[in-house]
Amino acid sequence: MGRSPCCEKVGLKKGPWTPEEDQKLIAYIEEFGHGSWRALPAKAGLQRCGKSCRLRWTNYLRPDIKRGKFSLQEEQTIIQLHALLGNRWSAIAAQLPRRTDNEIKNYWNTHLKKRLTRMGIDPTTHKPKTDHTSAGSSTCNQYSKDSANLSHMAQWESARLEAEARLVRETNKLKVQKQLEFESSRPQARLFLNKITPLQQPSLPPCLDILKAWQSSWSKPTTTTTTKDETNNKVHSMYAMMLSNDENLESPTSTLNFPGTTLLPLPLPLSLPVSVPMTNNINVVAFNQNLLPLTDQSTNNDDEIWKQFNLTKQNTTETHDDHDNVNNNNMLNFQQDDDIMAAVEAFRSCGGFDNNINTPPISTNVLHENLDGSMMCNVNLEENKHYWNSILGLVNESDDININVQ
DNA sequence: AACATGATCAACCGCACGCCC
DNA sequence: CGGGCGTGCGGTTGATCATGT
Repeated sequence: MGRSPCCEKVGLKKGPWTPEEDQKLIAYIEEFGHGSWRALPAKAGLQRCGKSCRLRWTNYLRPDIKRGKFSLQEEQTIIQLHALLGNRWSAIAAQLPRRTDNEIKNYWNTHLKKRLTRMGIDPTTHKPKTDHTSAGSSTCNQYSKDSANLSHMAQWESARLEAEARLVRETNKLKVQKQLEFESSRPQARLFLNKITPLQQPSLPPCLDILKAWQSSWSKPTTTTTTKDETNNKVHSMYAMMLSNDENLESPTSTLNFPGTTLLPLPLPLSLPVSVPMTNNINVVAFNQNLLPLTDQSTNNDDEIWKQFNLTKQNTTETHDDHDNVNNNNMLNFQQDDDIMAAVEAFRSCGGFDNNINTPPISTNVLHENLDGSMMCNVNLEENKHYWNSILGLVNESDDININVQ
């Protein structure tokens, strides 16, 4: 069988586009839309294949394309997302408004990749290169210097973030109470996701961006033997990082560590609870920046979910009034990495991260409708684990790095 | 001034996937 | 169910420009 090349026909032009060709393409699409790309060239009077037209339009002529130098924020975002997603340029481009995947790919290959390499970071794995013996002594010194600077920056950043997080917790406590007062007046709640709209702008400022969390994780106090709790805290730091909303990198704020048993904060409030199936058949409800477990795991009934949610939520806020880090039996204990991953990815899939982002970066998690009409998130844990593992690997190595620096 | 080398990026190529018949 | 088609994606190429010798 085999697909025939799209430009097989003799006489079709290849290579750089002329201004005249551009004009023809723009004029046609502005008037008729692109429709079928294969049919477009003939209709538009172009001696090009449809593929070439599509490429020219999507990568160059589209009016909503931003051209020119990448800003520092954009660079950071690309690095962060590449660490999470790898060479999934279209997914990365989806998070960078008005930039094309091709442009980002080129920028990565020509600039960012080299820069990371110079810093002693493997651009493929985003892990610091461990083999310093093969490199010259100057490279090694430079690596140590960069790492030390990074670590120093991170310590300052950590302190600042901790203070911000405290402030946010206080503010959020008040907002949750107000939200509860409002929501408690709602007797019915349907779970159709397409009806879910945020009631308000995120009450939490966007979480810390990934790079900062990365730095922060590097700056953790060095111990040769790591306790289980410390390891968990690091892991949770990275999960908090994954939850981060990149929309505003200017003012990152985060609650860095999740206590062993806590609400998992979500960056955007949902107006209705969303039932989320987890591993080990644990179901949770995603609502108003929190994930709460269902006490009755077997229920699929909307009203029951809503009732349980209100009950749990009430207990939660009461307990949180007493202490910040308390053990509440009604709250889900996210000891299982799988559950945390599922929760995060489920929330992503629900479109909860960012109003402006239409497509969740990880697209294999799907929504499906139950027989009773409620929506459930199916989470592809295996595939997601791949991304998480690369990040977690970095965290696990942080102790080694600090030891090398000191 | 001429040539060599490196950097950049638009464009191409081939594969994969979903949809439709 | 299988094949064809349309489209998207990621890797690669090659023309062009900048810089160094």
